[in-house]
Amino acid sequence: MASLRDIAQAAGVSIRTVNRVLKDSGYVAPETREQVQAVVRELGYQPNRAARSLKTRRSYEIAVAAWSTDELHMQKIAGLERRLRGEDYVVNILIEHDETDGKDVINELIDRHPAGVAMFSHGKRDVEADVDRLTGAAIPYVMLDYSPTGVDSIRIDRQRGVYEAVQYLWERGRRRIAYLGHETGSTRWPGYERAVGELRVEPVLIRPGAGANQYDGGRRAAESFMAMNPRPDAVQAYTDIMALGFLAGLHERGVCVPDDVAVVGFDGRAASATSWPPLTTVMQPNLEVGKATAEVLLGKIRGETAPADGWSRTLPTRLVVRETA
Amino acid sequence: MASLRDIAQAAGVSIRTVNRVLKDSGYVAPETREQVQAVVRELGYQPNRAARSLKTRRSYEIAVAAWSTDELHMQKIAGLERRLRGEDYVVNILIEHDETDGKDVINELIDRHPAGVAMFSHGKRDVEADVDRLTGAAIPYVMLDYSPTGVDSIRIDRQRGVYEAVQYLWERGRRRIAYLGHETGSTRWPGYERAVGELRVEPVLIRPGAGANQYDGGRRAAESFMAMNPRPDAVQAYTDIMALGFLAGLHERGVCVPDDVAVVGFDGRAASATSWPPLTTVMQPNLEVGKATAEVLLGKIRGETAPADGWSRTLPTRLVVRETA
DNA sequence: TCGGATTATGCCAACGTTGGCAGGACAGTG
DNA sequence: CACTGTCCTGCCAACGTTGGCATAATCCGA
Repeated sequence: MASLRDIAQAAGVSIRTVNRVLKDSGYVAPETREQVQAVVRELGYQPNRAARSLKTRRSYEIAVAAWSTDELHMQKIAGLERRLRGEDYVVNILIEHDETDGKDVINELIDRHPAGVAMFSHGKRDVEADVDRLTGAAIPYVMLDYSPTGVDSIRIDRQRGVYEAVQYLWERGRRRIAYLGHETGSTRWPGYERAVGELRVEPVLIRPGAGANQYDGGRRAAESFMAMNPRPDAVQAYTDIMALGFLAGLHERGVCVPDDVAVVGFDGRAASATSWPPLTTVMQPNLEVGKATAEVLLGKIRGETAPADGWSRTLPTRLVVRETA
Repeated sequence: MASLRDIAQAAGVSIRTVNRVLKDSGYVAPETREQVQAVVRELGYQPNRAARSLKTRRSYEIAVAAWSTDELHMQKIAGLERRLRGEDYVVNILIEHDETDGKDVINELIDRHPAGVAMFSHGKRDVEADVDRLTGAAIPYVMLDYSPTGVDSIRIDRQRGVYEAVQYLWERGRRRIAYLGHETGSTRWPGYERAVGELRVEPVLIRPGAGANQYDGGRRAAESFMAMNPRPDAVQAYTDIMALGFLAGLHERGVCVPDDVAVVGFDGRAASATSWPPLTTVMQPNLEVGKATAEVLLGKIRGETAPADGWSRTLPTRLVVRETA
């Protein structure tokens, strides 16, 4: 809680000089500088964020809005927070876990006057409108995982992730590689299509069975799988959860993984590492997404001009080979 | 970004009067009050947190330190954040996702001078020392889920949770109710012991099989289960993950759940709702834990004296009946 | 009619930081 | 010797809010 005043007093100089030393601006005699630096260290000076914020009329908080507590989201936030440590920014979190009962998050967000906002994309929100609000309030933003162009977003190259996984399966000798999921609503299917096209493998789509959720859908898909003739010797699933369900369905039917069929998931959830057998999966680069988000936000805050290719970034996934493929 | 000054000017009064209206302190003529309130609404006045913080020498941030991105933790944070919305506090998050590479979190925490700190308990940390540091820095704290007394903590009554689950199983006609897990390191086993003791059911312990993780351990435990004679007709597992593994192991061996054996998990993870069959489980009151944490923190910050029974609270779990029991 | 209480309002300093501006010391140049 | 440029340092106002203190008008009882 030492202030500039304390430092100045202890070092026998004026506040202005201490300020010059800390900001490394203007002329300061070498011995004065050292003296001040010594006192700063000794008193463990930490600048008062409130005062700085008041004076500079800038906030030193990055607000993050999330709509669930899903681990995939939280890991991205962890990456963001990690990168912002050491910079003067602090991460401020807003979780709309269930329905809002007060004002809309976007208003809550703006009212806090953060230095920047990171926002997860959400099917039920009008992202463009939210972005307009933020831009209108002159608050730098980055969306997470929002695909449409025109909005600065950190994305994940899921298409390529699936593409690479299919290639990997092919390299491991698999020749009938199926895709478990839907054709629409995701770039994963196009990635699969591209890969099988190039490899001259016949595309096979296994639709998830009816069920309340992905796990269930995956599990019931094992039934259609059994009915296939010939059966695929590899399956790329839409998500880890679905893959896990499929795995369970296969077990029930005595199919051996990976001997009879290889299974690859998508996401890299903690649960995928603890299944039996541990699931080979296409892992989302969550920490990197968080760091890239921080990078963009810092750039925007510093007033840097956007790179020639814009602020958006698309990060590669990473194939984590475990025991199902 | 309207300031008191703007309000005062627009309302034709002094800043001090506006302040009195907003703080509802001192005398203000009724018509003046209404006039000021109208202007406040019209200009959408939001107090400047930085200025307030500077002047009052208090922070309006609650810092939360977590050691993982586990959904159970994040839901608690969501509850905390939710309760703090509307109060003047903002939630500031620190996630030590993997090893620290800089200064220790506790220092980082203290250097931020938050109004209060919520900290998850963590086996690898010296919680007492951390609490001493915080107390030394006069920062109100609440630990989450730290059992030893002498530290203010929001706890979950896991013992009772298991106790009630066993009772439920008994009421549903189960008579050989086993516990899947270890006897030590948790209050769940005592809860089980107490329940079977009262119900005059013979206690049966199924130890998790060897494996890299809980899921695996649960899955392999199915083997010991099969070897039992007579076999239990119900199993209370240590965690959802373990229960899910056990479920998988049972499926592989053709055991029917819940017809042959009922299975109850513990935690209430998202994954437990999406297993097949959906897992009946003892749910942690995560949101409530977060809210209770906020409550205590607010009380401490306001300088209230601790209730007669101290600040700590132990919250009940909730049995969520799905399809495995 | 006086005096004290009640009601209503405003002035101002302070919180810690920032950065414009002024000013002093000294060296080098014409 | 005057002048200019370089180096070094300090004074001070401002950011928006808070709350102590002062001031003034009005009311009521004696």
